[in-house]
Formats: sequence, structure tokens, C-alpha cells
Amino acid sequence: MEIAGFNIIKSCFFKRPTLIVARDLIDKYLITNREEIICGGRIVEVEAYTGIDDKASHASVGITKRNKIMYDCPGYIYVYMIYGIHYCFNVVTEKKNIPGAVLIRAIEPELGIKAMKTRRKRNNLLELTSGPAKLTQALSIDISDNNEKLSEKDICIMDDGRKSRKISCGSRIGITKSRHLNYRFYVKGNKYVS
DNA sequence: TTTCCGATTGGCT
DNA sequence: GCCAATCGGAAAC
Repeated sequence: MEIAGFNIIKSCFFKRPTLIVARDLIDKYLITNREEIICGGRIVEVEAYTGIDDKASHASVGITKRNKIMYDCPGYIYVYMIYGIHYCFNVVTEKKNIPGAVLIRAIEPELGIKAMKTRRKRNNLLELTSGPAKLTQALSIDISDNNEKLSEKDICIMDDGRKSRKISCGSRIGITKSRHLNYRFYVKGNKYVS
């Protein structure tokens, strides 16, 4: 997809330490092109998940069928089902064989708002993409995207050059293990942060 | 094969 | 604020 003023982020961006990539993903755009409809918006909240020392990470138990993609090439997509009903979207980071991923927790809705409202069955902008499973529904991301590579025709991350004034970090949401790690990054004061 | 439980959300009290 | 929904991953048996 071609969007004026936006550049595609290439996979070398993700081939870096997970915490660095996580912080740098703030202000980038997550965009999908589904059924000819382009949807997406500015990333305002993310969480980093690393290897065996991070007990909240799916990779903390060593390689399994599910988390194998976290050990694979940077720029691949890790989608998993949570609570039997929702999907969460991650981008794989680090060099091959080093586990890591960044969970996209919230974006600021901007492109394809009409379609996102339909998919979410909500009219309120605040309810479209202000949570990890809300944004997958709004962007029509599901388990069929798991293990795929970010691609220009399907799902991609783009940059418009903007950089936020205030990025905060803190403990991750909804986890019980490794609470002490400040692996959550977000735009301070942004109303779409979950 | 069985059991436990989760990187969430939305509806109801 | 509380809790059900609903599936599959991972480990125990």
C-alpha cells in the first residue's frame, strides 16, 4: 500500500533489542489492508516481551510450538488467542534464535474509521482501538496472520516522521509474573492508552 | 487424556 | 467493581 507521507518500516528495524524496538514503535503506524480497506493509526502503547528471564513472556518456558515464532526472524507476526475469545498482535524482534516480541496495546484511530466502527460494533472512537484485543478486531487481525511476515500489501508498520514529546514507561498490564519489569511504553496523557 | 489458567473485554450489579 | 465468556497451550498424570 502507498500512503502519501508514510514510509514502510523494514525488517532491520526489528532486528534490535526488544526494549529499544518497543520504545521506537511508539508513534509509528500500524496499518492493515483488508478487503480493499485501509485501516490503522498511530501506535500509542506497547509492551516488550523477552526470553526465559521474563516470566510473563510466552518464551519463558523455552521453545514450544506456539512461541517458536518469537525465536524466528525479526519482522514476523505473532498472534495468539487469549481467554478463548480475543487475539493479540505482536511483532517479532531480535536476531534469529533470540526470543523477543512487542505487543501492540493501543493505537490512535485514524485511517478507515468507518470500517473499524463496523467491525467493532461501536460508534465511539475511544472504543475502537484502545486495547490489544480491540485493535485486532478493528484491524481485522486474527490467528490466520500468525507466523506471517509484515508485508506491504497486508499488514505493515509505517513511519510519518512524527515523534511524541512524552513517552512514559511502567509495569505491564494484566500480568502476574515479572511485575517489576518496566516493559510497558506509552504516550503520556493519550486518551487511547488502555 | 485431563487439568489449569491466561499479555481481555463488555455487561451487569 | 465484579465476573462470565470460551478456547487452546503447556504440564501433570
